[in-house]
Amino acid sequence: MTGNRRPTIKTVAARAGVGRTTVSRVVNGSELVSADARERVLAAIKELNYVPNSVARGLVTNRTNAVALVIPESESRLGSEPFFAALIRGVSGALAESRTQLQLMLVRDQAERDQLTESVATRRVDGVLLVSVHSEDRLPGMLEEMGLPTVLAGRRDAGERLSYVNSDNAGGAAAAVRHLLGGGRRRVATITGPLDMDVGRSRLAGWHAAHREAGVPASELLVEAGDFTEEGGANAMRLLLERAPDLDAVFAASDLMAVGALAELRRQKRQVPKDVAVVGFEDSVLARHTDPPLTTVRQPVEELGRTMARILTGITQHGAPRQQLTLPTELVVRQSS
Amino acid sequence: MTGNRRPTIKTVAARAGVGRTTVSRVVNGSELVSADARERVLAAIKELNYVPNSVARGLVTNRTNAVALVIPESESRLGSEPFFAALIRGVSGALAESRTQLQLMLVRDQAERDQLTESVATRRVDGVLLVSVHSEDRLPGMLEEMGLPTVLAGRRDAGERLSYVNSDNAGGAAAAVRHLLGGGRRRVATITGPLDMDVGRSRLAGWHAAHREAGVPASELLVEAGDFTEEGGANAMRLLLERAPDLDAVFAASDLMAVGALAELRRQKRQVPKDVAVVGFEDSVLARHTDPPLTTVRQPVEELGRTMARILTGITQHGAPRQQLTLPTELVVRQSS
DNA sequence: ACATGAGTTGGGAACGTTCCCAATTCGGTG
DNA sequence: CACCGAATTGGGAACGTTCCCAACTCATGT
Repeated sequence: MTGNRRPTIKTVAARAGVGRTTVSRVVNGSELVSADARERVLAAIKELNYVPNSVARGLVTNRTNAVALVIPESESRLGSEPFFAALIRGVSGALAESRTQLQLMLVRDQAERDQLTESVATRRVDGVLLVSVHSEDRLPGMLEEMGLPTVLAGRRDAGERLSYVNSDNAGGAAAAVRHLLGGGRRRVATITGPLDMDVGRSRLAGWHAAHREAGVPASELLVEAGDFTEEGGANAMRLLLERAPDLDAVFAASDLMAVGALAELRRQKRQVPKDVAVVGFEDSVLARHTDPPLTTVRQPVEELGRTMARILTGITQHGAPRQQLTLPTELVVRQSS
Repeated sequence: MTGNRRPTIKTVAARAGVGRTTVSRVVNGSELVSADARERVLAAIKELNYVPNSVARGLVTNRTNAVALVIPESESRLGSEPFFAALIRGVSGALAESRTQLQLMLVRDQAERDQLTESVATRRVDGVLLVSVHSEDRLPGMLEEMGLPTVLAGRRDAGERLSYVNSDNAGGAAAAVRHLLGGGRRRVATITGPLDMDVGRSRLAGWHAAHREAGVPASELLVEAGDFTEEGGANAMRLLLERAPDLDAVFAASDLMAVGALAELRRQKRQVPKDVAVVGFEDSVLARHTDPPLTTVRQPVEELGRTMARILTGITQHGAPRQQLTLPTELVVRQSS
């Protein structure tokens, strides 16, 4: 029941009969310590239950061993969560390896997003992971200007200059549409993601590419923009059916939108896959539970998070250069096509 | 293109022609500053784009304005994610109000969990939010002993001494079973959660209570333990059907287990709800997408997170006393019952 | 004219660490 | 036996802030 305060490096030094610096060296694994001194210091640390104060350390080293993961909350609404959950798992796993803390920042609106620069400027984190960047988003540039290493989940456009990890969106989309055309479908519609995001544009580009490749004309009537939400998917499906009642397949740029599309098709008594085949994108948990189970493009979300984190710690801890990576996707065929 | 380093409080003081202390006072909103001085300081801050260094501040105040949310990853596997996603949203929202940062710690195994005390001892956080605490878990007690305010999501047992926020598990479960019995079902089985957790025991207690209340004998043959996973739910359902082929309803202690049960029932050609009624617990996104849509007990997960965060900041920022809260649940009837 | 006291103000010290650099020790070598 | 260099060691300063307290300014009252 001693009212002792937490031991500091001085306490340990006194107990071990050495100087502050020697303790610091032992704690930080320096070689310049005699075996004898090291032993005494380690014993003292154990006895006193000493843990270095990371705040004090951060003050002098100017490093916090923490990175921020910034997620716009608007996108995480409505059950798009599987993506973020998997991403977080990946990020967290990789960070644990390098003993780095994860600061989670859910950003509600643009105002909060602007404010974030200030918050980040207080130097609480060594770097930033950014998700869901829209083309015109100025945040990533500002962060980099402030000298804060930044890694994006998905590039802003084809000429992105910052580090990023991307899925092979165009390739995956093309594979999906190729699969539909190869199965004899001739009127393959698409519900796109937001077209102010590279991920939306790239998946649409894949749809175009597969048509070109197969020599099937791609009518603009068969393209409708969605917003990655279930409701948006249902809406887009309804518009598509009005405009092109003869469509026989639809490629939705996300599983969640595909779920919305399935619901709308059911309402309109179109059978899946008999009348209309449906393919999604992501292979989230959802895809296995739809009726019928959803054919989709698997995106290695957890690995994406892991890779982002590794690249970021590479930069912050070892001064690694910028890196841009694209991870492969894979078509998973189930019963909806 | 000036190679200027980040401005410190001294830079600002010099620019405004005042002392360090005055700047500090302005920044921290003290009243003891003349209007004149305040104005000059604010101008200097704006000109220099000064942001106080929170690490240095933390060193002297011994506060970080950050709290940790600890989530055992084992439980978050397999798509139980909706719960954690909603929880995080709630926590994050409430923390934003009090300008507190959120440190996310996914803990993979018991070893990492033990290590966590050390990590937390480095004083990077002012308090801890703990999820999924098993009865014998010593972590909460250790944290509290270290003087780190702790709030649990769900108590460890009925005699819990720490702060917690709980759902009305027994009440919700009783409502679910009452609904089944009231609908004429006579052999209502239950797939429980882990019985080394209060949440598992309480929901089972609700099942018992409803039977007692209705004067229907509760046979132990109708009870099978699950682990909150889909697979576990399917397994338990299979065992229950072997043991009690005449069951006509099942109450699963989580939506995810209910989904597993639905799958198993389909495999065994039992119609839902005609042959067997199914009720889950949580009302996650999943529940609306099962076939048929799942009757379930809604648990205010986001509010639970919000409340936990508010209680914790109440303790860390205003020295509020311990608090224990139970949030109401609500039966949501859909087509599975 | 002077004491009083409220309102302001700013310098010194402290928080717990790391880093720089000078001092000390010690085994060998000429 | 004096000298050298490598190995080891530890004290001072610095990181950027807050808090304590002493000092200063001025209007007021006597």
